[in-house]
Amino acid sequence: MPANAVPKNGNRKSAVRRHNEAAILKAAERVFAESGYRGATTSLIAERAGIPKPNLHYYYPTKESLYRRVVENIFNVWLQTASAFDDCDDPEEALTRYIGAKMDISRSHPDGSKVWANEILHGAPVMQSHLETTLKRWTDDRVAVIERWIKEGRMRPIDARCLLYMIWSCTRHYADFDHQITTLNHGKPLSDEQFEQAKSQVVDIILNGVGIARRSVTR
Amino acid sequence: MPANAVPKNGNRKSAVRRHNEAAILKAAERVFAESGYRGATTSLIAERAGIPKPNLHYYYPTKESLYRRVVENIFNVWLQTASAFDDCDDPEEALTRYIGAKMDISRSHPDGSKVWANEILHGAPVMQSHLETTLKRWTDDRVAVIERWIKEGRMRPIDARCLLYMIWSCTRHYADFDHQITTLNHGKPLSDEQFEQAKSQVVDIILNGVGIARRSVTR
DNA sequence: GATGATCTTGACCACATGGTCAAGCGTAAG
DNA sequence: CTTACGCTTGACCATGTGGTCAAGATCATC
Repeated sequence: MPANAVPKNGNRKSAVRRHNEAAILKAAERVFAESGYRGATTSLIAERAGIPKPNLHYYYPTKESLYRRVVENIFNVWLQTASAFDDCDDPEEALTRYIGAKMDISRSHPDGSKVWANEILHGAPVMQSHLETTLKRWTDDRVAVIERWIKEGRMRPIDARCLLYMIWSCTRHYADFDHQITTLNHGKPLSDEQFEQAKSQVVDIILNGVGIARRSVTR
Repeated sequence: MPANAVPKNGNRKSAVRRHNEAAILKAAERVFAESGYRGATTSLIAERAGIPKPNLHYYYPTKESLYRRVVENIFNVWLQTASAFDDCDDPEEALTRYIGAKMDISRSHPDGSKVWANEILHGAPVMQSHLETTLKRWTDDRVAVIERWIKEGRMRPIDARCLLYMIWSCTRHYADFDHQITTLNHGKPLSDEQFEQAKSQVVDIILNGVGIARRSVTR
């Protein structure tokens, strides 16, 4: 009985609706990350969201629609890292920011990263069109930028696409494989310091790998 | 009804048994990769293996036992790459071979890689003990080797663990995310040439990243 | 207070799926 | 032939789960 203090702003979506939808999405992201699409149960998602199952289906008619919403949200979060790449035209700074941004998202949204990994692993059943349009365009554009940098002599001649894949996979690793990393770290999750260390290491190795001499040494 | 009867004539498995077990394992790896543990159905695995479902349960009593077998096989394949690392004490050659071996396994065993990714993603429900023992020992040993190389001045001072994670993730990427790569490659899977190109790029960027000047350009 | 819209929920259903069972098959040895 | 044994399989069951329903509670506005 949520007769709680929910201020009623005469708006489009009621506060109750907004609150419940958010709680469901959050719980769903978690459960989908833990168990995959098929392994996740709407009952458990509802329970984690603190509502009965029929109530969940009131907001999201089907499991698939809920999943779709979760994955699309993740895709949008991912797109935000684009700005880190575009903010400046200096390869060193752009790559440093971009890698840093992706590492930070791995740290702050590990569940989202896992859901996305699962989605792609299983052939992108719901995000295929996004891959073909938004992601393809984004990638082609950045490849062009990197190739221009190379042509201008600001980087070693490497395969731009391969570089992007390396950045994506290295940064994702800290989210998707956190369990393995934790196990290899004496069973304890990376501390904030260790994570910052890892971040600067990834930046360091990749920048050196593409022939960009760093102006300053991190840490 | 001798469920797991062993032939009385020594431990030799009948040809039928060997054939069926292999077919089941192969089909299972594929289906688990496509749909995850929960999404995979024993019916589909049986169908792909060309046998009726009860026959599958004759050889592998439960879905979990079958899954366990599949994952353990994959782990063993992965362990074989260790030799590529250990065969010689030169960092350039060892890393080149190791990265190459992992890339080749990504190419030849993409399903296995995906199953493994899923297993770790979901918290290593069956491989936890292997991570804590075999993988931990393996990793600690290689970290020691890399740190010695650094101490001997044969590599830049980088975090050895971070380097291993980079190698693992970059090489895995070509198996686990092959769908995304294919989509970004005009919808066509990487050709053998493209893959060899990618392999040498990964080696190139990482070796430069850790400060090893390559003596020769691969391909 | 009345009214209609927005939520909430216990009870329920259809169906997929992991797993079982017991009868039957093929064949090599006695 | 019969027996023993590995193997095959159609039919079946118990359970879990996505989704429904209809009655009831709560709220916004008149």
